[in-house]
Amino acid sequence: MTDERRGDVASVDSVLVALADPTRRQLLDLLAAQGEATATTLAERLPVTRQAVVKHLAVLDAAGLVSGSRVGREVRYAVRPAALDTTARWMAALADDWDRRLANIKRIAEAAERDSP
Amino acid sequence: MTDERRGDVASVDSVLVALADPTRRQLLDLLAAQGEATATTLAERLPVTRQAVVKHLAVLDAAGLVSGSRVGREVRYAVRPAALDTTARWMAALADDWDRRLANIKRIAEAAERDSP
DNA sequence: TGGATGTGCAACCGTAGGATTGCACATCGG
DNA sequence: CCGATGTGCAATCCTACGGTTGCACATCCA
Repeated sequence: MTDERRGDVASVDSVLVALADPTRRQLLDLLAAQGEATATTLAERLPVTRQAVVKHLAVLDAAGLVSGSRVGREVRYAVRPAALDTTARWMAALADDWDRRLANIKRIAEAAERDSP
Repeated sequence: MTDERRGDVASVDSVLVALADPTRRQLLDLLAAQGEATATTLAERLPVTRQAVVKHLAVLDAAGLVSGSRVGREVRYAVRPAALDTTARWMAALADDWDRRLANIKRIAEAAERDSP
């Protein structure tokens, strides 16, 4: 009864790694707020270079959290809820799992105490 | 209508950072499976030193994901669902936020298309 | 056509973090 | 009491990663 979730462990990993960086989270905030934006535009609103932003966007893209589409000479990035949602569900399931295990341990402990007072 | 969640951004950050490492996740798996374990015991089941495990446990402890209690000469660690649950909810709320924004953008785009065919 | 403007690529730098080793200190059990 | 077992602390090593700089290439527009 341990593993009903095995929905792409690799993707969960990449999402967690992507979200672990504060600049990347800020980037996601900006994208969610603006709908679409280019690396150059985003860099103007952050204390880092465009190149740094480009690298971060690459990581976020690899994690499926954003996706970019070319429009003329610029690349517009937008947020992608699916991967985030998957990871959120993964975490929630994990939290539930822990809760159940702890409850079970508590039950066993009480039973043992009942037997040897 | 943007910020009903502001439940300790710092703690969410530390949880994400903690979960971003695969060894740390494995450690959490082992702890959840065993209920309680010491750094020495955990190290036997992982391809790393006890010291490495100790450091990882320190990170997990700082994130509130585990907690250790001294019993004689050993320190037993156990899993803590609360912090994980908080972060799971944070992520779910964020995913919902993105979904709403994207739906809104789509709505606006369709309205604009309706006006200029 | 030519100068803005925006991307892409590559080299480089500094530091944080994952991991190891070695040893000192506490605690248990015979 | 003494050896075995378990923790704690500190120094060290190495790589990955966030960040920068510099330049070449593509695209727009006047």
